[in-house]
Amino acid sequence: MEPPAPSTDMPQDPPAPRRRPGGRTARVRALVHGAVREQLVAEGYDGLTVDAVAARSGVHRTTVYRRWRDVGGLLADVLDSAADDGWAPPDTGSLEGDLTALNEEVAAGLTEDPPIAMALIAASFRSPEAAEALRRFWDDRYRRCAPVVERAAARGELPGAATDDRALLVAATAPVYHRLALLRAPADPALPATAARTAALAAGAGAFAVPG
Amino acid sequence: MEPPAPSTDMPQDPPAPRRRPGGRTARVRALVHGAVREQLVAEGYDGLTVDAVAARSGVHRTTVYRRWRDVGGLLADVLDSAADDGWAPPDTGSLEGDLTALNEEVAAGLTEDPPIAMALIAASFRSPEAAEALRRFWDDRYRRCAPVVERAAARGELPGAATDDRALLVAATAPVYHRLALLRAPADPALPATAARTAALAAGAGAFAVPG
Amino acid sequence: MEPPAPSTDMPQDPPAPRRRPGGRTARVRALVHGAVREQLVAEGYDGLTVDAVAARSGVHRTTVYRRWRDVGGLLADVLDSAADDGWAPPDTGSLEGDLTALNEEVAAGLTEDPPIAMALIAASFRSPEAAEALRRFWDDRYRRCAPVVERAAARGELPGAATDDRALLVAATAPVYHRLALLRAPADPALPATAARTAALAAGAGAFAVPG
Amino acid sequence: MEPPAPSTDMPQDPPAPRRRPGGRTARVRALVHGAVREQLVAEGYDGLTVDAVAARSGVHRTTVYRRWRDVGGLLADVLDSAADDGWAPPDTGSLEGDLTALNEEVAAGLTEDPPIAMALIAASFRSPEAAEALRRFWDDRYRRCAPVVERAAARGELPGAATDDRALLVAATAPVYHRLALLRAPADPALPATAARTAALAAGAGAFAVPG
DNA sequence: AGGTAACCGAGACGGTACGTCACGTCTTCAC
DNA sequence: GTGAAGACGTGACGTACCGTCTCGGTTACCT
Repeated sequence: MEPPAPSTDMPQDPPAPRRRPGGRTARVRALVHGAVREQLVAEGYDGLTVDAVAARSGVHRTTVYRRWRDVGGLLADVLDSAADDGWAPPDTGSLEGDLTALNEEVAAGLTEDPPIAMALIAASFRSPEAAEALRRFWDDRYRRCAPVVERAAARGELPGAATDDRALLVAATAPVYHRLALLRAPADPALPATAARTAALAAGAGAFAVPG
Repeated sequence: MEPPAPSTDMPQDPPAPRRRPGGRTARVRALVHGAVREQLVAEGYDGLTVDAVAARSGVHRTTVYRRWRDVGGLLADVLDSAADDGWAPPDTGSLEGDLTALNEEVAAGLTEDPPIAMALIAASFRSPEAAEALRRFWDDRYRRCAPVVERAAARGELPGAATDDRALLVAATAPVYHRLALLRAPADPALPATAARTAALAAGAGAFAVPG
Repeated sequence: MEPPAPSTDMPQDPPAPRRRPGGRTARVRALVHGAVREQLVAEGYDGLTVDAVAARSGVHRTTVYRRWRDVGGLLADVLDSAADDGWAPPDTGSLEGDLTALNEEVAAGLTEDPPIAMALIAASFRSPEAAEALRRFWDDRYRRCAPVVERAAARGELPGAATDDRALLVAATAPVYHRLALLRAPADPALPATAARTAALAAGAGAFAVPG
Repeated sequence: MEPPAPSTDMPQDPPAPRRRPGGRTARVRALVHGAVREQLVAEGYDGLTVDAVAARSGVHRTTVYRRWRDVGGLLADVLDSAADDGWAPPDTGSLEGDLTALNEEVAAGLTEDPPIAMALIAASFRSPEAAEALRRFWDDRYRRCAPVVERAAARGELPGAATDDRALLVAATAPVYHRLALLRAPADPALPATAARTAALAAGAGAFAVPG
C-alpha cells in the first residue's frame, strides 16, 4: 500500500524493463487472443492446442510458446483480459430475485453452445495457470456481487448485524454449478429459482450471520 | 460420497455378461485395474496414460487399447467396478448431523493426497466415457443417501407429504464441491456443517417439498 | 582377405505366405537409405536433416527418430550398409603402382561432386555414431588393402621379416587426405604418385619393418 | 603446428589494417574474442553459438551478428588474430629431429583436452569462413616451417638443387593428422617419430627434389 | 479330448502435439 | 534519426503419447 521506494540502484543495476505497449507486440497479443476464442468456439477445449492457436492467429508457434508458455497460459491471459468487462450483478429489488437472476446467468453460461465456460473449467483441471486465472475470475465476480447482499441487508431482509456475503453467494450458486458442471445432469429450469430461494430462506433465518 | 480411493482388492467376479469371465482375461482386467489406481496415485491424472498403465500392469499396450480403447474407458471401468463397495450414508440421528457427516466425507475425499477424487473429476472433463462413469457413480451415491432423507421425514423433521431427496442432498453438498473442486478455495473446516445446516434449515421450511 | 559378407540391407527371405515381397520394416529402411543418399547429393551435409530425409523418403519423422535417433545414426547405417560392397584394392604389379592407384581413388572420392565423402567426414565431427561408423569403414578399407603389402613382400620389395602394413598404408594415403580434407588445398594431380612413391621408398628402406 | 590454444590474455592491440585501434570497437572485439575462446573451452564447438558468445561476452546479439555474421565469422576472426603469435618451428639440429618435434606438437594439439584443435577442424566443415581461416592458419604455419627444410639443406641432408619444402612438411605431418583427426585412432606415441623418419628418409632419397 | 474362436504379446508405423533451441531479421522505443 | 534491445518468423530438434496394423502364439470354452 505504501508507494514504491526509489531504488537505491547499485552500479550496473539494470533499468526498469521497458514496456512496448504499441505496435507489433500488442497486435500479436490481440491476434492470439482472438484465435484462442475462435478455436475454443470452433473445436472446444480439446482442440485448443498451441499449434492450432498459432495457425489460426497467423502468429508463429514459437512466439506463442515464448510468451504464453502453454495452453494454460493462453487461457489465463484471455481470462484475465476478460475480467475487465463492466459486468454487474442483477438488481431486481429482492434478495431471492437477485439470486435467481444470478443463477440463471450462471446456468446460461454453463449450458451455452459452444461450451466456453465448461471449456475453461476443463482447462483449469489441466493447467495450474488456468486454474489460478479462473479462481481470480470467480473471485472478482463474487466480489462484484457483494452489493446484492448489501442491498438485501439495507432492505432488512437479513437478520443480525452482518452477513457473510461470500458464503451466502456461494451457497446460492453452488447447486447450479454442481449440477451442471460436475454432475452433468440436464439443465433444470427450476433449479436457479429453487437454489436462490433455499439460500435466501437460510439467509433470512440467519444461517450466514457473522457473529459479533 | 467422493470418488473411491483405489482399493487394492483382488478381482471380484465381474457381473458383466462377458464371454470369458474366467482365467487370463479376468487376470488381465485385475492387473490393469490395479495399475490404473496405482498410476493415478503415483502420477496423477496427467500421468495416467495408456502406455503408463500398460507398462505398470505388465499387460501389453495393444491389449489395453483393444479392451478399453482409451484412458476414459479405463477410468470408467475402474469407477464402475468401484461402485460395488458397501458404502452407506452416515446415520447420526438428525438430518443436519447426517448431512454434516456426509459433507465431511466429501471434503475429506476432495482434499486427500494424492488427490484421486480431483483426478477423476479432471478426467471427466476430458473423456466422455469417464464423465458418464462419474455421473453414474454420483447417481449411485446420491441414491444410497435417500435413507437420510427418509429417516428425517420419519422423524418429522420435514414438512409436507414428500420431499425431493435428490434436490435436498445436492443442495447440501453442492457448496462443498463448489468451493473445493471449482473455486479451489482452501478447505474451510466449518463449511460442511454450515452447508448442512443451511440445507436442513431450508428443508425444514419446506424448500424441497414435492407438491401433490 | 575375407570374402565379402552378404549384404544385409535387402529384404531377406520373406516367409510371408501371401505378403508382398519384403516386409514393411525393410521397405522403410530402403526408402530412408535412398533418401539419405539423395538428400546428401541434393543439399549437401548441411541440408541433411532428419526432417528432410523423412520428407524425401515418405517415412514419418517419428519413425526415423525411433529407428535412427539422429542424423549420425542415419549416416552410420548407410555407411555400414555400404561397407558390404565388393571393393578390392588395385593390383598393378608393384607396390608404388598399387599405392598410386589407391591414392587416386582416394583423391577422386574426396573431390567428387557432390562431395559425399566430405559430407561424411563432416558428419563424423558432429555425431559420435557417424564418427564410429566412418572409423569402421576406414578400418575395413585398410584391412582389405593388406594384400597390397603382402604382394609387395612376396615380390621382394620389402626388406625384413615383416612389415606393418597398416602403418605403410596410412603413410601412403595420409598426404592425400590431409591436403584435400583438412588443408583444403586444390587437388594436385601429382600428389597421389608422389605420396605413393615416398611411402614405397621408405618402405623399401625398412621404415615400416616390424622388429622380431 | 596445431590450431592455437585459446589464450586468456586480455586484448592485445589489434594490428587491424584500417580500423580504429582503440575505443569501444576494439574493446568489443576483445570481449568477443575472449568469449569465443572461453566458450570453446567450456562447451566445445557444438556449444559455440552466437547467442552463447554474446551472452558470455556481454555484447548484444545484434552486434555480434552485425560484425561477424555467424559462428564461422567469429572463428575466422579469432583464428586470424591468433596467427600473430610468435610461433617458430623447433630446431634440434637434424631434419628428422625437427620433424619429430613438430609432429609431437601436432599430436599434443590434437589430443589435448578440451579438444580445441578438433573443435576448430569440426568448425571448418560447417562454415566456409572458418574453413578459409583455418586454411590460412595452416598455410602460415607451414610457411614458418620452411627454415626446417632450409637448415637441413644447408647441413647437406637433402640431395639435389632444391627441395619442395611444403611437400616434405606435409608428408611428414600428414600421418599424424590423418590418424588423430580423421581415423580417430588412439594416439600412438611412436607415430611422430615414425612419420618424421619416413619423410626424412624419403627426402634424403630425393623424393621431394624440385627439378631444375 | 480336441477344435476353435477369442484373446494376448510383440513390434513397427503414421500421426499430432509438445516444448526447446538457435538462427537471422525486423521493429520500436529511447537517447 | 539512429541504433541497441528485444520481439518475431523460421526451421529443426527430440520426445510423448495416441491409435492402428499385422503377425504369431496361447488360452479357455464348447462340442
